[in-house]
Amino acid sequence: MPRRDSSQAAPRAHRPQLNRVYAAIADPTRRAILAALAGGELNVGSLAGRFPISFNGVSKHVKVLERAGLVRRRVRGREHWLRLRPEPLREATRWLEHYREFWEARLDALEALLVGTRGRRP
Amino acid sequence: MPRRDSSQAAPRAHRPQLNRVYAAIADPTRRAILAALAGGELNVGSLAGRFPISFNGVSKHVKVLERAGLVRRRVRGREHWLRLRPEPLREATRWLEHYREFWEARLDALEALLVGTRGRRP
DNA sequence: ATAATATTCTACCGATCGGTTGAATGATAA
DNA sequence: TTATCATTCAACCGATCGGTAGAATATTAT
Repeated sequence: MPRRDSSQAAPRAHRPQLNRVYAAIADPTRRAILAALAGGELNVGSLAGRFPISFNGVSKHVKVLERAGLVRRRVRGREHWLRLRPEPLREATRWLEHYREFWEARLDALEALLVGTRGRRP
Repeated sequence: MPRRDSSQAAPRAHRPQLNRVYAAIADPTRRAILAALAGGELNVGSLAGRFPISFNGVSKHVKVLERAGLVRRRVRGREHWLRLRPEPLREATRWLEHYREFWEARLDALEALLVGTRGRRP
């Protein structure tokens, strides 16, 4: 699969993979699935056993995580073994960090300006 | 508004605010709105002028960002001025960072174990 | 060969989403 | 007062979402 080089300074806006990653981790069940997978590889069945929803529900969540690139599937016989793929998280973190720092710096500067202009503020 | 103390070591799973933040930034239009707001306060109209969707569409996106706590609204007369609120991003970043580091360490350890066991690997 | 197991596929449900349109509200300007 | 402007509200649309149930597929066990 041809993968776009992600080592750019300013993150672009329209990256479907980034959309998918954020959408994937927006669901608490999927975050819990990722946390469960942090303990090591699991097949779909034993993973599903840890959640209060149906097997098929978990299977669908896994597919969402897979499309986001956060989970990799290794089929061996009739069992599908799932393992984490943290690479996309790195990009997602980078985007967040980039903007968070930028915004906080901007807002801090603005507040400093206001303080300097009209005195301190509770 | 009573706000939960968010200075805990291990991020919990069911935090609706976190869900809302990730869901909010999963949409590229909303990320672009945040980026536009990084340039300073804007009212809904001038913000909407920068996007190829309807005024009402932008207004709805702003409401989503507001419910996620990422945007604050200050009504002055008939204009609503919007400004960034980066605090929720800090929590969102913290969660991502926490898990990313944990997972990468785990997977690196696993890979090292495999390499040590059965020799090098392409 | 037959049965049990692990999993996906298909179809459905109600809820939410992104988006539009048109009407309503409220503040300013003439 | 009467327009005009900035904005939300309410209703709608088709698409997607989280979830369930049941059928289909393939692998393993008897």
